[in-house]
Amino acid sequence: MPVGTIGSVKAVHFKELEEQIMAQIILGNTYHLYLRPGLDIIKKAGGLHKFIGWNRPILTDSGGYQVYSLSGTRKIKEEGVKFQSHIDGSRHLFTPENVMDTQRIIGADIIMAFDECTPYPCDYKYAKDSMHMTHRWLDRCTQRFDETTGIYDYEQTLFPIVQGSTYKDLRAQSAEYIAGKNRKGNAIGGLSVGEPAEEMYAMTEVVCEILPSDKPRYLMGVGTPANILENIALGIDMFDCVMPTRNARNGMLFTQHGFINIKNRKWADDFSPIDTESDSSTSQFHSKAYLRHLFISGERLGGQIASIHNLSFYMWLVGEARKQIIAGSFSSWKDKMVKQVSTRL
RNA sequence: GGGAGUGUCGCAUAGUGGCUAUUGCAGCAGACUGUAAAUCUGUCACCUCACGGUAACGGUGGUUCGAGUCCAUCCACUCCCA
Repeated sequence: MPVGTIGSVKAVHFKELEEQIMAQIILGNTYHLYLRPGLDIIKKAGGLHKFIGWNRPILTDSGGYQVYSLSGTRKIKEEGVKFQSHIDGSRHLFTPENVMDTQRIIGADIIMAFDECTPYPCDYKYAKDSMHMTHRWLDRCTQRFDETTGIYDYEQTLFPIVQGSTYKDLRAQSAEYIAGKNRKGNAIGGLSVGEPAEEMYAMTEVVCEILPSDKPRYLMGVGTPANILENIALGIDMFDCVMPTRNARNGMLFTQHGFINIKNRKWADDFSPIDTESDSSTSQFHSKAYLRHLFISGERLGGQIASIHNLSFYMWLVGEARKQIIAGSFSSWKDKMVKQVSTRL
């Protein structure tokens, strides 16, 4: 799919979009949401933020990812998923219905369907069966969601999730099914679970050709700066990822000229700012040598400064992407940036 | 002057006759993608891209088939008595 076409199509939407979104909230999980073009739905959805002093929409996940990441302590059945607590051994059953209820109570503006995120690699039969179960779960999610109302004074929005592992035919089939639900936004799950980036892009491309372009397309769990740019080119509007914060805590900094392992000896005597081009005063105020010192000394402040830096970089990246799309220069800018951000400094 | 003790890869440690000498810290590097993660992995005497090779338990000498381990002696340090 030609990038330029996507870019111009998206640029039309941008005129009526509100500003980019980043929400981070601690509600059981810490969650990051990046929204390049927040479509109409996002404006109308806003609500939870009022209670926590945030002026941007907030999203909660369903626990579907935990079905994947906690594979050792859970059991999947048609009814739902049984989890066992690693803390006290207590057992909990998550069903499409009670996950909707929980997210109603939390009250996020955007809530996610309960799905199974398949691992990689995944054989065809398992992927197919899992996809169908996710679809059946989606039916149960939408039914419960539609027969209930928010318990606060604002609307909530349910996003369904495309699955299908790394099989094009399954992805296409799932995308058709999800699009047919006619919700106000759609999500793509089950990617960035260890597959090569090229496979991820191939799946994104297949799915984006089917999901309507006038509704947000949300790619869950992605990713590196390069992943984000490539997926924007393919038509993705929203992202969320632990990478900017987790990698920050482990000493990895992202900048537009490449990434840095701040723990490396080479930064020990570099007293220049962390990132002179950053929008964040934190990144301009502290030096690389100081930040390295904090990491080497085991000071938690190091992870905090690095997290602030990385989050501001991610926000700059998606904000700049939007500007470039509107200006019609996204494609060439993207190619240049992908090379830059993939460089180790 | 007399006596007791201790010396193991930067630091700290395990190892009292047997095969490639422990472990931790520090150091160096890598990983991390819808957060059970301030985490995990590798490396960490010397030579070699690597395969691999050569060393090494303060020094020297000895006992023994075999010594970080036992003996002698020297050196360094610590403590006690003068």
